[in-house]
Amino acid sequence: MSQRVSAIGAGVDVHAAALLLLGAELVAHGVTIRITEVEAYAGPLDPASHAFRRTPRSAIMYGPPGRLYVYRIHGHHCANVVTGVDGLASAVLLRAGEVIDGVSTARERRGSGDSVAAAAVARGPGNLARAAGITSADLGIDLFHPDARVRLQDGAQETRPVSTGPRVGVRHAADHTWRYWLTDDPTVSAYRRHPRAGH
DNA sequence: CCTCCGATGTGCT
DNA sequence: GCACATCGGAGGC
Repeated sequence: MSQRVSAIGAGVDVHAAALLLLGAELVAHGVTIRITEVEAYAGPLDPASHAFRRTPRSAIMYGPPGRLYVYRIHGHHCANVVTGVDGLASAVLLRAGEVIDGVSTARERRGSGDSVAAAAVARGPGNLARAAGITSADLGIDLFHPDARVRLQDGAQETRPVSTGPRVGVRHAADHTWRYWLTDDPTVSAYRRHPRAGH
């Protein structure tokens, strides 16, 4: 009996939300992606979170759960789901997924003449957002509204176990094992430690 | 495995 | 102004 991903909208804990998102489906701009890898960012308690401090950019994470937080880094977009209850900032980064519908559209978005492997079309947060056509124009969308341009829905029953490990590329709190993925899924991205992370 | 670097928005000084 | 970032691709060892 798996719980439904829409429980995130009721304000569940960020780690519970991360687990609910594994196997769920992101429907965006003509593409459907089954989520296989995520990371939890625990807001003011988490030095790696953009919401560690409240700024104009991070303000959306202090609002109600179920909204889409999009940020840009190094020229790439990354998509996050705001979690927790209103006022307690946290979010889950969508790191990788399997494109299960709109594959040709997703592939075209990866660039002209690109011949990436099927499993790599939405591998990595920048690539996932790009395959899904998600940009800053989608910031703040209610992902559980049935008519939203970008939305989340339940996927097929998942039986594989979940693996955990440290988050990719974070300088702070680099040893928190707050990355979650479907064990052995071929779409999951490789681990990279931040070059200036502690140790 | 590793290191470099393009690219550009954000937040701090 | 400026350092740095929830990245990704390329290239060296």
